[in-house]
Amino acid sequence: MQALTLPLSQAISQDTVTQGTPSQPTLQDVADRCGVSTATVSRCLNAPDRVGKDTRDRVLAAIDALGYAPNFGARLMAAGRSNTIGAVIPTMENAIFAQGLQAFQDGLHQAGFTLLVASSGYDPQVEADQVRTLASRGADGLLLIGQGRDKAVYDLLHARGLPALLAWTYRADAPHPAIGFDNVAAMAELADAVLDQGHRRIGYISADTTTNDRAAERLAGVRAAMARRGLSDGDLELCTVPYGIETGAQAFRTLMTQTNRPTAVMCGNDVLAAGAMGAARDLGLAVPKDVSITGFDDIELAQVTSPGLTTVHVPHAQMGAKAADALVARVAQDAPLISVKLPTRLVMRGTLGPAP
Amino acid sequence: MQALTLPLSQAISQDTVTQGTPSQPTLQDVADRCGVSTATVSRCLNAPDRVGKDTRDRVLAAIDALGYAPNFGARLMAAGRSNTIGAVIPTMENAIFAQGLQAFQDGLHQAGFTLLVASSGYDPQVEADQVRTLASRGADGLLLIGQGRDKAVYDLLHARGLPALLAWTYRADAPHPAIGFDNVAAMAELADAVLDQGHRRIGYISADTTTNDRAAERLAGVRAAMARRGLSDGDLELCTVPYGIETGAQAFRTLMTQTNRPTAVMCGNDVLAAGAMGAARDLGLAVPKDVSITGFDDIELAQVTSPGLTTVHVPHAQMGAKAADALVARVAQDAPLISVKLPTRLVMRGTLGPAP
DNA sequence: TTGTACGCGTTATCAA
DNA sequence: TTGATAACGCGTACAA
Repeated sequence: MQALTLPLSQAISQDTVTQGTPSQPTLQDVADRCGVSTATVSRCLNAPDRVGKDTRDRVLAAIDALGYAPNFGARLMAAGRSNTIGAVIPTMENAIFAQGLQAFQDGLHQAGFTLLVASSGYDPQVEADQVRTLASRGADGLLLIGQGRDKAVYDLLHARGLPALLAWTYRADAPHPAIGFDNVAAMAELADAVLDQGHRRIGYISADTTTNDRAAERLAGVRAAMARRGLSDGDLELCTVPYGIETGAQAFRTLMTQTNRPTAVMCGNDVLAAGAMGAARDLGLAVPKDVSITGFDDIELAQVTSPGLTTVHVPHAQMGAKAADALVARVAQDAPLISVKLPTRLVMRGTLGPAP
Repeated sequence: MQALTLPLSQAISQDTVTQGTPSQPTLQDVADRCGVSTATVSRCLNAPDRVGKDTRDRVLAAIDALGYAPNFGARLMAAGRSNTIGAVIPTMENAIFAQGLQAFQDGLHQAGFTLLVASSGYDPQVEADQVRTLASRGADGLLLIGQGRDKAVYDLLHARGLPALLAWTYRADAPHPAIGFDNVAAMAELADAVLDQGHRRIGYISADTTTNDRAAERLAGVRAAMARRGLSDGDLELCTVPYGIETGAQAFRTLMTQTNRPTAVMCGNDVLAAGAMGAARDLGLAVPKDVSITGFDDIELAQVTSPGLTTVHVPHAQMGAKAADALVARVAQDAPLISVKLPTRLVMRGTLGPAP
């Protein structure tokens, strides 16, 4: 809590407070410097082929010399486009979205677009706010996570004519274009693998299913798989907590201190599962000998638990890259947004074993 | 690689391509609707106390009814401020910066500022580009990671009058305001703990020290601690790799397959250490019985390895929050940026033991 | 191929 | 307390 602070005299010498922002070079400055009009300079940047070669060279040299950079606000106002894509993700705290977002950003950057990232903390109200903010900042398109949100948000997008692509989700019946995977089927497949090992008493650690449709879908997947084997809801011990390592650990302790405790604990994602692994270690439970644990997402975390976490691999990078391509095509060439379903696959590492 | 695609007819029906962006309500629209001037409406948003109460109520109602949101470009151009802070971080791929950035974002959001995040991939050239981009987008201030970058970047910031705060680093002799911790001293302290356990043959897995000054400082810390005990550089086996779980694992294998292998492997951060843990497991080496491993940063990852990773705790959240406060104060009230040194502390979990 | 001139939506200055 | 009005910097018809 206590922080050492530099002596003031030394510290402020490092950042002389500006008196009156030094004004940036403008299009006019560049134009003056090489005796052309602002229109020509503008064209050099936006349509170089519509300018004479020698003129262009001269102008570009002047731009370089002056360190000119276009004023974003002016450009946004004049052109109505910002070459910006916004993304609202639930959280930056854990790495669930990191890899996908990085790929998304790379794809956008290659196409000359800038990414604006905002996070909502899984709060629909905050998400709506962030969408509004990004829209008002002139984002040309938006990437949102999941399907479930207030109709008002979709209305806003529609009213603004703002293209939005949903990610980390795919459902055949979904009313909005999305790129992602079938959370229900993927988790059901994993549940099948668990049931194949003879487990009949299943614990499930989930994130809040009311504000997180991926969480809801994954839970539905487990239930579907169990139902297909004639198991009832009573055979599933559900524990709902916010995403987090520590919350996952707590949930695991709760599940395992009950009478008739589960032989396998499935988790809504790898972060929760990692917490469960830690709790198992602390409880002196061997995984998978005493209890099996599974995750979902296959983020880095899943490789470093011991043993490695059995989970569902999600094609993060592919999803991010494809989302970028799709949004760029939509914005730059009016190509329609098309829903895409990506494959997932089970990753059997070491945390799933036969029921004791 | 293969992705299922919806039948086109179904897919495109979901995103009717807009023909001509529906124009947004403007200040003028709001003004017309309640018979006042645009100036009054503007004041209602920016200085509510300078407007009569009933007028204000009427205007705010109209704003709500029309779903008006200010045009960012116009506002930026007219006011010269954007209420935006930019951050350029080396990577979003792993969680090194996640927690600090989340706190930073929360702090900014509370103060009514928006965060723009860009990442550089540890490439100084890309970082310079991102700084330029953020500047041209009207960022009022910038958060950058570490001290080491081209002078041209600092020149650009200065020329623009753009306040910048450096984070994840603190050095008494640094020429720019920074909020962070002493990487050298912190790693030296950890190295002391390792040496106290009798280790004399140390392996060190580092990130590239030429483009990453935090990595360089941490390495320097280890060297300093060893020198103080009369150990030479020859007692330190150095392996430099890019940050990553898998690269950390490879580096560990390299170190441990040499003759006269180290009894302790220190890592430049937790991500590398987590990779090393995985490799140790695969090599059948018990930690810390056969080999000790240490990390740095104390990110989530450090809690889920087994045993838990001995590492250096960094006050991510505190750093992010303080950075946000400082930049907001600088931008909103012209308060000078002051360098702040935050404390770190050793976290002894289970991966450091006595030398065999 | 190049230049002229207007408008984009907001803030801020000044006057009422 | 309110209103009229001049910037702000750029893109783009339209004209030359």
